[in-house]
Formats: sequence, C-alpha cells, structure tokens
Amino acid sequence: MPDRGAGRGLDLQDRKMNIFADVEARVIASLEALKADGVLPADLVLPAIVAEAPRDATHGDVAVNAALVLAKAAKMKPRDIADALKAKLATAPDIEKIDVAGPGFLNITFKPQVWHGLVKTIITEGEKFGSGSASKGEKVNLEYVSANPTGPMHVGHCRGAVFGDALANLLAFAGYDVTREYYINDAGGQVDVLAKSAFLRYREALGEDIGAIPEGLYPGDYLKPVGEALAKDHGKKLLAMPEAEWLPLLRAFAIDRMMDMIRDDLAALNIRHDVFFSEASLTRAGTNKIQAALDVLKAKGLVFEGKLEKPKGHDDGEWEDRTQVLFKSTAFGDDEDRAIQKSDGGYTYFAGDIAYHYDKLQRGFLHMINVFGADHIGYISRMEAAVAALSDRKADLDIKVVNLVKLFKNGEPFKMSKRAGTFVTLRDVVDEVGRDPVRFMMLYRKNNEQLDFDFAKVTEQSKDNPVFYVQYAHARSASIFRNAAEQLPELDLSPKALENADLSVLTDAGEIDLIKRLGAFPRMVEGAAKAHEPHRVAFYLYDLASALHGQWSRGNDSPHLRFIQSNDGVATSARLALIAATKTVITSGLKVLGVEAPDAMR
RNA sequence: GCGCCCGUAGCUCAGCUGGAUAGAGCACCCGCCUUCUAAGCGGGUGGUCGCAGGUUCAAGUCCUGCCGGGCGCGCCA
Repeated sequence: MPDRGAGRGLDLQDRKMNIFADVEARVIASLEALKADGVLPADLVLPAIVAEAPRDATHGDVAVNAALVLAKAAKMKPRDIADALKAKLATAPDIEKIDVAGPGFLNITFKPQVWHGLVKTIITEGEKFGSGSASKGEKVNLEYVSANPTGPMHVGHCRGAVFGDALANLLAFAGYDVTREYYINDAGGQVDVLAKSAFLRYREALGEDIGAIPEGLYPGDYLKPVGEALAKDHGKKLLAMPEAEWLPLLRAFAIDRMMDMIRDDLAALNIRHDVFFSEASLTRAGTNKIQAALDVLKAKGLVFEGKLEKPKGHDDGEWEDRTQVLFKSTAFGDDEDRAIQKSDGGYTYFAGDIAYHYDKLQRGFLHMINVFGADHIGYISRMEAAVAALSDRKADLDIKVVNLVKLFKNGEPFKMSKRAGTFVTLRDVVDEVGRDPVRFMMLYRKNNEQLDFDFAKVTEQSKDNPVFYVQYAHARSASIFRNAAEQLPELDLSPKALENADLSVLTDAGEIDLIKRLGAFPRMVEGAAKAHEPHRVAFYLYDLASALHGQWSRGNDSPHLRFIQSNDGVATSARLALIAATKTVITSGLKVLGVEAPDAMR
C-alpha cells in the first residue's frame, strides 16, 4: 500500500516542490516534539494528517486537521491540541500567521516569500516540477487496449486506449516504473474465424467470385489486402492444401497483419506499448504456462471439480447441468467460483488470463492495473481473485473500467452499425477531429462515467472547447514572451535570468492566486497517480488556464497589471518569471495527457 | 433474481479517498475590444447533493435499506 506521507522522510527536493507535503512533515515533527515535551501522550499513534488548500481563501493558505483527528486518541480537546501545535509551528520564519479556527483547524498563512520562492523553484526544476511525487520507482504493470486482433480498432476502443496511455504517462511522471502492455487474444476460436475469412479473401484475390460473405465470417474490407498479399506470396498453392494445413499458416499471417494495423491506429494517437504479450504463447510447444499456473492454484487447494448453479433472470436454453473444473474465486471475494476448463477439455479464456497474470507476477510486478471496457465489468472480481490467490494477497490488481462513449453528430445521437455501414473506426475519428481533441475529450471525464462525444463540439475552436482553452493558455504564454522580446530587447528573458529576477514585486492578488494554483500541481499529480485518475490532470489544467486568462484580462482594465511593462524591466522580469512557471506546468500537464502544447494557435 | 457502476444547478459534469458557507462550463440576464491574441475576461440568476435511516467533532464523500438509469451474469473472447 502506498503511504500517505505520514512518517515518510521527505528530502529537501520534495519540501521545496510540495508545500502541502512540507506542512504535513512539519506538523508531524511538531507533534513528536509535543510528545517529547509531555504535552501529548508519549504513546500516541499519529493517524494520517492532511494539509490541504481550504476552499475559502479567508482560511489561509493551508488548513491542517491534525488537532481534530488526534483529539480522541489523545483524550484532549481539539482546540487545546491546536493551540499547542500552533505555538510549535508559528516560530518558523516563513509563516505569516496561524489561526486556530472552527472546531480546531489550523489555518496557516505563509509570507509572500514562500510564493515567490515557489516560482523560482518551478523555473529551476523545469518540467521536473511535480514529478516523482507518488513513488520512488515502484514497478507497475499497466495493461490496456488489448483489442482482439480480428479487425481495426473502433471508437469504443479509443477511450480505453487514451485513458490507459495517459494513466501510464501520469504514473511515470509521478515516479513509478511503468510497463505498458498489450495482451493479444490470438488463441481462441475467433482467430480461426479470422483465418477462414482471410482464406476467402485469398480466393477472391485469385479471381474467384466469392459472393456474399457467409454468416459467421468477418465481412470487413480490411481483409482484402490480406487476401491479396497471400495470393502474391503463395500463388494458388494454398488452394491445394487441406484446411488443417493452411489454417495455422493463415492464422499467423492474418494476426500479424491485424496487429500491424492496430499498432498503426494506436500510433495515430501517439500510443506505444512496451510489451505485446501473446495469449497463444502461453501454450506453445514445449511450455504450458497455463497448466503451470493452474498447478500453483492446485497446490493451494483452490482448484476443484464442482457444479455451478444456473444463472437466473436470463434464458439460456443451452444450459446443461454438469460437473466442471473450477477455481475457488469465492475464497477471494468473487460471488461464484469460475470455470477454467471447457467441456471439450480446452482451457477457458479465464485460465489463460490466470497464467498471463502469473507471468506478470513472475516478472516482479506487485502492482498491476488493467483497463477494461464497461462490457467486461462482470470479469473484474474473478481477475482480482486470481491475482490475490496467485500472490498470496501480496500483489494488487486495480481494474479500471472505462464507460461507454456515445457518439453525436450535429447534436443527434449516432448509432454505429456494421450492416448499415455507419461503423466508426478509431482512425476515422482521429482523422476527422485530430489527435489532441480526441485525447483531451476522452480524458475530460471520469473514467467510469459515460461520455458524450460530439464531433461538432470537439472540433470547435472556442472557449466552449476545453482543449483549445488550455492550449490557448500555453500559446498565449509563448506569445507574451515573443512580445516582451520585441518590446524590451535589452531584457534577459532566459530561464537563468528569470530565476534570479526580483520576484518580490509580485504582489497583486491575481498573481499570488496564480502561483498558489501552480503550488497545487505536485499534490494533484500525487493524488491522481495514487487514485489512477488521469482526468484530474485535465481538470486541473482547465482551472490553471482559467487563472492565467483571468490575470491577462485584468491587464485590459488595469494597464499596470499587464505582464509586459515597457518602462519597468523589474516588474516585467518578475511577471515573465510567473508566466514561465505557468507555461512549464501547463506543458508538463499536457504531456501527461499526451496533448501538444503549441506556441501559437493557427 | 444476483453482482458492479452511476444519480450533485434547466443541461453536461468536477468535488483532491471525511473537513469549514457544495464548484465549473453550457443556457439565460448585465457589462468589457483605437488594448500584451475578445480563440478572452468580469458580474448576476440558479441546489432539500435520488429518498430514508445510521456511523462522528464533522457526510455530496463511509454503512444499511429502498427508488431510478447503465453494464454484465457456466462450457465466448
């Protein structure tokens, strides 16, 4: 379990970068001192103490709940603890004042130097600012997309792909050692269907009239090039072979072609995986990783023969009451035991997945994340059970569900149908609206919430479109630098110079507010990474962009607030330092989302 | 029938794993361009956080039960 800061040693880097973690560390140190002083019971166990930005600005810069959460255990009144804590903390030179408020909150207000120092820190750290805030390099395995290799990706896959990729970026930025993984379902009956469909296209390519594609085969045109390639490579040779011979050949060939196509589609979204893991490889000649994994479960007494009850509430005429080989997933929180062997003696899909996750464990992953579509919700608890069983509960698997994407065109719901020819591929969407809007919009919603995707709105270039709103904030920052260089050519605007600018002239409330939002970035990254919620980054960026646009516009009414003061190099340098810091954080955030940070809007 | 997810302003959604007087965008009303990009900004109207209990200093957030919507429910992947 990741800790929550309590008791973790913070190095100087962390303290400079994350004011909230810094305050938490100081509070803990002060509480320890109070224990030593005899003010607090010496055996008091400190619970998680949270320092956070209060909603109400009149409550200072940071609110601490320590006195409230300690009161019961210490058998003291919250206000008394708060007063003692205040006395310990208030001597720090960077603290303006501390108020004990409400039921026992400690409201801390910093001196302005703290905020000025933060700007300097961001410029010094650059895009490292806010990174490494959640982990010191723990290994995480993140499996996402894993679309079946039987055709091109459609919009439904798109959200999971973008979500998984952004989560991977987020975790990497937050300090984890991330492996991005794709599980290729190349072992089931569906890839035989693929092979047969390809064979049909092969005959077609040889000039045969194949007529309508028979029911049960894949009808898509995307298999035509596969058939043509086969005809080119093999001529008429395959026609003479019995199916048992050409099937494995075509299967391998077609899967390769499909995976090439999928990789291309993913590349269009700037998504690249580190590992493509083949399901079929689990049982390739010589090894049987599925049996090996099941043997592990057997040794734990978790595999047995039994019967399942017929599911209620939906008709299943095929139901046959029979004994089968089951995994005792109910011992790990699942609501029924799960079949691992089919009636024909083969393994179920689940058995393969057990072996795959056993393989992940053997590769040293104690933290695993899988991204599933909403139609696989029923599969979650058995997978979690499997990982718990295989690892003796030492590893964790978090399955993130991405909900449905509802398409809209011109405000009208748009139904996808293969038969009606309104099937929308991922590539269609990317080509039509562009990579950045697709990625941002897929992330501008919590993953388990349904998402409306309107083609018209997503391509709209206005403040109604959060993608452009955030990108414009970055472009505007770049523009300010261009203008400053033109108007004040003698001014040194290099990072080195800005780092040493006299920031004490940043006194405007809007400027300080902007800095405070920048200061929230590391904590936001930490929280988003630990919760596996990249959407928080998107919302944060929107707020930050809003703060920047607001400060900009204040300059319209009050010229003395403009960032560029052509007769005042000191003020200009300080304000451009603030802009540089803001631009850096926007860049970092957009990088996590995988969205471009343009220097100018076209 | 069972499991999981969702229910917050007229609409679409945030709400930092329990904090103080619940936020944003859209829509509606009122303002701001001879100006560092108006691709923007400021202000206003708008809420019994689905309902009812419970836990505690504190509940939109946690627990229970209802109501409404979504997804799923051997031997497919």
